[in-house]
Amino acid sequence: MKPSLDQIVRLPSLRAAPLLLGRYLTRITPAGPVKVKIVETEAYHQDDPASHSFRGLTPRTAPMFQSGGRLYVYFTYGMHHCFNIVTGPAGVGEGVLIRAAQPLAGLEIMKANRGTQDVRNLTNGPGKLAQAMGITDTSLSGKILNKSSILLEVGEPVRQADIISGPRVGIRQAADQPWRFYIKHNQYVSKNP
DNA sequence: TCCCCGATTAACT
DNA sequence: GTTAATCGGGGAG
Repeated sequence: MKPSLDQIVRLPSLRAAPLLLGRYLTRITPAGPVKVKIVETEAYHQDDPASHSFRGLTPRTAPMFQSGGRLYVYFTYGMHHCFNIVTGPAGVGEGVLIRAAQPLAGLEIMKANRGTQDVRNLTNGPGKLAQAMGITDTSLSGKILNKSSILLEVGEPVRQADIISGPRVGIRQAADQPWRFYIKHNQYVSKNP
């Protein structure tokens, strides 16, 4: 029995993260639609020192504490935006960072947004992905998927054997936990093991 | 109020 | 492999 997307986003982030691989994300930008396939995710939860939700609910992280199926967008390093799909029930602060994706449609729009012609360099990192999809501020944070300019679709199945897990990227706390998931051999994963 | 540093990226050596 | 760019969140005082 395959869980629906609605069921998946209500799961704990650790279970939802691998199940979000292969899903399609569409963003309706002013220039037109942009579509990608999720190929890399990371799980963050409330008891995880590396998670923004670890220190409790704040104005910035409030969306993480809402029910699954929303967006959490944050700004970091003074220049980059990244976004999560919020998971779990209301009252629990967790989410899945979408780290990388494979461009499917709207390539010219993404090239313009990123300022490069190199397709493999459009969406192979969380900051790059957000920029390619035209997410350049936090106004989408807290918005509901499929009821805003971002749509999550079933996409294509990923074989269990093609899902690799390992340590997350760019964190110091809990760096040993294998809470990063990605599609084996996919060219658009941000970093190889 | 001040201060440190980050779920990153690109441009260096 | 190293580091500058650049800003806001949130803990400390």
